[in-house]
Amino acid sequence: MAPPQRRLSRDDRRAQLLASGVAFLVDQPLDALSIEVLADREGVSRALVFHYFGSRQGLHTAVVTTARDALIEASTPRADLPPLERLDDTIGRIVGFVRAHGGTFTSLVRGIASGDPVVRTLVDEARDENARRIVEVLVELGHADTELLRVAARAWVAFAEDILIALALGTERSDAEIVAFLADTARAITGSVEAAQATHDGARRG
Amino acid sequence: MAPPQRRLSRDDRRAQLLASGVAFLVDQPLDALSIEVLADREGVSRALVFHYFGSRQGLHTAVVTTARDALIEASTPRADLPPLERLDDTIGRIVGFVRAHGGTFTSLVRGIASGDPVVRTLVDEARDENARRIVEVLVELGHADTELLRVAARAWVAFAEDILIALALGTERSDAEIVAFLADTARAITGSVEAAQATHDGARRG
DNA sequence: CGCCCCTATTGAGTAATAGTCAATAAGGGG
DNA sequence: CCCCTTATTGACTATTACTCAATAGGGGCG
Repeated sequence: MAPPQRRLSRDDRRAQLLASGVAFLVDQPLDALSIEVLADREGVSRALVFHYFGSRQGLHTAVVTTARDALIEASTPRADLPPLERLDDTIGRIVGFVRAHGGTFTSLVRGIASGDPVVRTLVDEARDENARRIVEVLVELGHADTELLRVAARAWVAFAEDILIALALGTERSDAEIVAFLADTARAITGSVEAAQATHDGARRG
Repeated sequence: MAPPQRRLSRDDRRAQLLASGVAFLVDQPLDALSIEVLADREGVSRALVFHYFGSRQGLHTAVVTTARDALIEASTPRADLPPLERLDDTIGRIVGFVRAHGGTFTSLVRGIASGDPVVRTLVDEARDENARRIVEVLVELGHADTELLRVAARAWVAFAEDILIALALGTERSDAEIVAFLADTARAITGSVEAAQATHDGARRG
């Protein structure tokens, strides 16, 4: 690929290897990213990859963290918007990210949950972050910040991930339609949470 | 473990190895199930494991298929019940399965999505089967069998899996509460599907 | 401009594990 | 009780993660 330019600065080489690893995820599962594959892709020795990432797990961790942070950053809520519009805006930018980087997104939310618990945790953190954003919006709208609400928000993110892969990558539906549908399901599930919470509290009081 | 009884019948030995592999999933991820680990657990040679499953992937495929089928069978809908009750009954038995075999369930729906696309497909089939059951109930109740409904049903199953792991394994909530909540969210999301479908059709007609 | 030292880079090695195969022996049928 | 089918194994190879002492590229100082 690159001409045999050798001895890059530490930061440049690390960035090069990381970028190559993330790009690899576009059409290959994390599991297929071996040390040798990455070394060959970039025309360096296997030992160099070990030098920068320490281990196969270290490489996977670094690559997944990079891809995950790109998603989280691309969908950071605009704090200046009122809650409901902020939710729509955030979902809209996630849809955009999925359309732009579908392979990476799919590898992240589906293909990546390898046996490695460290990698699992990294991906879960992205889901938790998105769930936290949802809960924040709902609390601003006056909903009680309960355990069930948080659990439901997390599960809704899993729901949304599945919808995104199916609709944003597999169909011709417009971004606006997908955003409207997802936001509506978030509201609908919040309603179910409120109802269950009422029943639960009633049972505990009665 | 077992006394050195040798030369079992083909079916018995295969069943023994499979059962051990499924049991392994209770507290370990699939990725950690190497040929050697299973051979040692059962006191046989590695070559014997290869003889029965052909490869590491073959072993994983067989183990996951077995665990998956146990879940699918434990939650087979009772055809004699009317739709809504059948849905509650099915969800209830899934909750029971999760409570009884939480480790296996978790390994199945979370820990297993290893890079291996064959294993991925196996687990997806369980999700698809459950989604198919949901759609069947909804169609019986008069809903149109649209693409969006099917996509949403599949995503709802992912939602339900997350809820089950959080509530059935992590909290003291009663089975009845969990079933009622999940069934309610299924109805709520169906409502969102209907609304989106109306908008979508309206846009196409207009 | 040239040398030199710091450190990025590597080749050659070990360890663990997937996968192969011909040889062995257990145990049921005749 | 023997014999033949076949379950079982030990010994081998291949691949891949991982280590480390040795090499060499190039920026900085004279």
